[in-house]
Formats: sequence, C-alpha cells, structure tokens
Amino acid sequence: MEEGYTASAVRERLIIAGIRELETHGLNDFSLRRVAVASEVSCAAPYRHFRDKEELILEIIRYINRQWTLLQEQILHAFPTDEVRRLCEIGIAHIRFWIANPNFRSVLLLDANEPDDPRLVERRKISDGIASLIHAYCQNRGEEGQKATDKAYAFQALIYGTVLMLGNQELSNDGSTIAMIRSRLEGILTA
Amino acid sequence: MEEGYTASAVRERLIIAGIRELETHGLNDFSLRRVAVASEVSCAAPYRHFRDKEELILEIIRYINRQWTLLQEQILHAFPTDEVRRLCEIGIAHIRFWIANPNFRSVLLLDANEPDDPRLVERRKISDGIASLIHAYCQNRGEEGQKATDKAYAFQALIYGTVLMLGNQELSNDGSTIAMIRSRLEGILTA
DNA sequence: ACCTCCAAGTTAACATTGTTAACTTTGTTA
DNA sequence: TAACAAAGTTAACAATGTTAACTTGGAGGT
Repeated sequence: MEEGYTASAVRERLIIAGIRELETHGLNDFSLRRVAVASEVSCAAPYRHFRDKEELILEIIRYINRQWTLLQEQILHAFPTDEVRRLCEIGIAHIRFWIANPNFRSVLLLDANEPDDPRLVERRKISDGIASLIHAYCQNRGEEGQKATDKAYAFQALIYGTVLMLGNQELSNDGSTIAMIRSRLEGILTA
Repeated sequence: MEEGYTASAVRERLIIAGIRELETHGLNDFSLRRVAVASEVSCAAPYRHFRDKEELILEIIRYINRQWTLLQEQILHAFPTDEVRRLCEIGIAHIRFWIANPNFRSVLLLDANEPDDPRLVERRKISDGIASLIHAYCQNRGEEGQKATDKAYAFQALIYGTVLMLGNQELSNDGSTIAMIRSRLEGILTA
C-alpha cells in the first residue's frame, strides 16, 4: 500500500452512499442511518469517521465542488480564445449544473445563519473562482477594480437568481430562455 | 358573535406561535411540538386544525406574503409619479425584506421538487406581483411583450441573486453595495 | 328537559431520527 | 507477548411527526 494512504474503505463507502442519499432524498430528509445501512455498517459506524451528520454532508459538498471545478476546467479548455464567449459558457454551464439535479441544488440554496458556517465557506469557493475569472478578464480590458467588482457581482447575481427562478418554475427551461440569459450575461461583460 | 366567524382561537395561537418558531429556529428545525407547547395545547392538537406540519408552515408563508404585500403597497403610494424610481425602491425593499430575518429568508430559498408544491405556488405569487408591475411599466413605454418579459426576468433574477449573495456573505450589506444594486436595477428598466 | 352528535380537545403509543456509552475485535508495535 | 489504539458492534436516550382511541362540552332537534 502507498505510504501515508490512510483512506478507509468504510469512509469512502459512506461518502458514496451519502451522495446517493442526497440525490434521492435531498438535504432535508437526509438520513445518516440510511446511509449507514446502505454502506452495510451499523448506524453508529459513521461516527468513527465523521464528527456528526453535518461533517459527512460537508464532505459531499466538497465532492460537488470538485465536480463543478472539473466541468469549469473543461470549458476553459474548450474556448481558449474568445474570453467573453468563454465566460458566458461558464455561466450557462453553472446554471445547468445546479438545475440538473434538484437535490444537489438544495446545497446551493441552503440557508446558513452563521457567516463562518463551513458549508458556506465551501460554497463561497465556487463563487470566488468565477469572480476571479471575471476580474482577470476586466484587467485584460484595462478596467479598474470597482468596475470589475460590479461586473462580477451582476454576473453572479444573475446566475444565482436564474437558478432560483428555474427551480421555482418561474422560468421555463427552454432554448429561448437560455438565449435570453446568454444575452444578458454577454451584456454585463461587454458593457 | 358575528355570523360566519368561525376562526378558532387555538388555530390563531398556533399560527402566531408558528411565526415565532420560524423566526427563532428556522425552517429546518421547525418543531410542531414546540409550537403546540408554546400555544399551551397538547402536541396532537395542531392536527385538529392542520393536516400536517407543512400545512401550518404554508399558513405562515401566507402571512409573510401579506407582510410583503403591505410593504409593497406603501412604496407604491410613497412614489406616485416616478415609475422607474418606484420600481427600484420596490426592488431594494424586496432585498431588504428577505435579508432582514435570516429565518424568513429560508422560505424564499426553500427547495421544492414538485412544481405544484403549494409552497412554491405561494412564493410565485410574490414574483407575479412584481412581474406584472414591470409589464405595466413597459406597456406605458410602448415596449412589446418580449422585451417586457426579458426585463421582468432580469430584474427579478438580479434581486434573488443578490439576496442569495448577501445571505451568503459574498456581498457586504453596506451603502456602496446598495448603490451598485440600485444602479443595476435602473439600468435594466431604462435600457 | 333530554337525547344525539360532532368539533375540538386529551393521552398514549409508534416509527424514525441523531447521537452517545459501553463493549468487542483486530492489527500494530514496544 | 503485552499493551494499545483504531474501528467496529449493540443498546439505549431524547426528540420529532403522526395516528388511534378516548373524553368532553356545547348546539340543535324533539
């Protein structure tokens, strides 16, 4: 076995079963006991690997983040030249990403009261990634920091709001809607 | 007693205690038993007035909707002439409304999977109210339906996204942020 | 006045959940 | 080999949503 490689098989199984539990039951009735049963261990076993239920969920959130990061990198490679196009595609993909699985979306929309909630910390990493892309884009265009901050805000707020409205069925998930979103995103960047 | 006035005192007390429960404990650990205790009835009493916990919560969501509707009407009266100003104030007030109490906000951000979830139906009423204001504004300006739909979408997505980012501490709730939001909202309307 | 009936309470129970305590097993290491 | 710590187990606890079975009190018809 590789040195330093202490990953427990049960821990892995719990995380995988936890992802499945989130997919099927959502964040609200996420049952740690069901995850334990699905992993074929006793219902107290998870506590050998995670402080509590929240810590397992946190690990699942990190998994979702990795999934998004991979997708984002694919898009960055697929559109190497046109910077505006690239950012727009990332925006659209981000919306699709959260819309694809309603139960994953509840991770985006979770309400955390304390600002240092570790789940919020994880979620902010995704936002920070997109914001820094927009800042780099603005810097290339010679725009000062305030304008970049403003654009990053508008870009992301539009994305998150769109996700909310799509999930809420206030917006239909069809081609004309996507075109409308794309045009708005482009408008924000090139204004 | 007035004729037809069948409002039960216990039912009223349950709703009031339920509002307080939502304020203090949030949507996630909203305890129906605690509400019953606070209302000084047994823990089975709520089931004489509501089918289940969700139906009480639905009533609370309706209460929150009424609160917003009152506020919206106040703003409509406060800015009778300048239509753009009026809509911007409503947008800002809407953001403040959801930011004011983090636990009420969880009602806005709740994740419902079925499109006909009654909680979603209630929430859409608020959106519809704002959307129709924007449509009326566009009609006054002689803009066709597609443009109005586009503006209503962008206006609301920006608002909801902003609420999400403020709650998420990705955006600081200060004067310069508000100015940025206001300018964006105005830009959407007058474009 | 008496009977009936129903709405609106009660108590007691059930299953499910997160979590912990106490115990056992198992592999590593001094 | 003895000791120990990691990682499992079983059994229990309290809290929750919900239901069943029972009680009660008042309204209305005869």
